[in-house]
Amino acid sequence: MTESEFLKKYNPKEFDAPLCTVDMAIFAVEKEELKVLLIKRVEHPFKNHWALPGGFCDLKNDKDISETAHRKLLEKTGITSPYLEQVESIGNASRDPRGWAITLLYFALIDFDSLQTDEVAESTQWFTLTDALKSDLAFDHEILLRKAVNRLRHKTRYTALPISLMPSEFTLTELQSMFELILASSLPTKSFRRRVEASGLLVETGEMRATARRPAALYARSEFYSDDHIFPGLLDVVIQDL
Amino acid sequence: MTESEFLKKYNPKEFDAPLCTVDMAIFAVEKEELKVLLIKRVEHPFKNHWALPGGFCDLKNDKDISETAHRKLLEKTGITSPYLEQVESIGNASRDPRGWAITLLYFALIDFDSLQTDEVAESTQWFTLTDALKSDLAFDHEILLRKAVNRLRHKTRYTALPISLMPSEFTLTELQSMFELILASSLPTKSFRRRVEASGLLVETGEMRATARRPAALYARSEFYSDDHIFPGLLDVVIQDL
DNA sequence: ATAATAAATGACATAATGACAATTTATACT
DNA sequence: AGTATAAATTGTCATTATGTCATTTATTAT
Repeated sequence: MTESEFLKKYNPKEFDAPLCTVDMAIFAVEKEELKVLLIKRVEHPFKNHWALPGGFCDLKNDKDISETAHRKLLEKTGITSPYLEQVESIGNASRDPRGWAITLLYFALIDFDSLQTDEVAESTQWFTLTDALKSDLAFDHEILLRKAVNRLRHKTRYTALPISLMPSEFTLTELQSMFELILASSLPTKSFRRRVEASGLLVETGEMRATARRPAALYARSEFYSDDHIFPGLLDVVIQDL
Repeated sequence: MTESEFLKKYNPKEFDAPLCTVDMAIFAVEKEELKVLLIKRVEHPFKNHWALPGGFCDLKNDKDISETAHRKLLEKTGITSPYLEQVESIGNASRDPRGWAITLLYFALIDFDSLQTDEVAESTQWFTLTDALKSDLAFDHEILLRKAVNRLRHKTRYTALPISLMPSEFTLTELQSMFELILASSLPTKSFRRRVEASGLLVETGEMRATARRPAALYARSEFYSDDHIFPGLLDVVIQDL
């Protein structure tokens, strides 16, 4: 039998296949707090429970799984170019009452201010981390959310990832606050500024942010900016995994 | 409708589901070379091509996906407690001629010497990395193999992971060689020994390895040993991604 | 004995960090 | 206008880990 003959006879539905979904933890920072976007389920199972946005791969319309993730993100936030990273895949017999199910977990970082409020439907809502973890999430989404946060925190220790959460211009103090929010821990200012300045990822715009006190220099992403810049050393921060 | 009524009516086969497999890059070191285990496919598609070991999740027998991975590893190597890590999941419409397919990629590290040769079936064979990448692997397994190697190399830069490839007792020089093999790059001896000794992961056994020259102290994993120990700094090695 | 070789250590310059003091530059309020 | 205040920014220095390279140690082969 040739391969083409084999393929002609092949029936993908002949064997039991697991349910296969993509779920996302979409993070943004609003009012000095790290928040995650949840949706209220309108259908069984876990009807009326809050859940991470997600859904089945659409084999007809999605070329690959990252396209599924981007599609979900666009539907829920209207954002087209987020930072998007695959975290892990979790699959077992017990996580979905409908049957053996696998989910591909992603996390996304977006700038809260670039959201259009009217693009967020009624059944979606931004939660602080602690509220989200207390809200009896659908399926195993509490575990998924913990995994996503842990990944975000650990990468924040040694990469420039949180810059993805910033608007186009920002001060170094604002950036440091972003790191501290994510890590839930304060950082030594001098070390922080030194490593950021040495990285070459940012450039001063020349503009200043006017505040009630001494104005701060504004920075923007430079031509050398990249999400996954790795700093030469590690921040001396202990991360308590959720 | 209640949730239990919903579930009674739910048919998992109603919607198109992707093919779902687990594939593994199993690494070991033999004769000063990093090798990967490949199997020759006996069935279509890609009949007679070399491929990473793997297969469909067995929904009846596997509780979760890591069990699928462990099962495959046991079948091919007879090894029950390897280092096993999920790398990434790849899913798209084009990687499998049978249809839209997702694979969950793992890599495993095993001590070559703890293999029983008769446990390796005829259709399996250890390849050097360069040979494996040249051998026209089935599906997108060349890409998967590159991803697995890259993950292994990057983690070797800042964790103690390669200790998983060592036998129960070994010298520091042997351990350094293991790191150098994986990174395909030489390391400064003093720095290497310093960071390993400072980690507390190993203890001297008191025994010496008799060689043709000055004997070397033998070390074993200590009570503080853990696969995922992160060293305080990064090795100053440039990793050329495959 | 001595040469050769690998194992192991010592010494020192370099790089990044953390802590903390000092300085700068605005506003707010007499 | 002058001063207190607070945040932004920079300076200094001890500490830690690294990379380089020379030196010492322990064994076998000759």
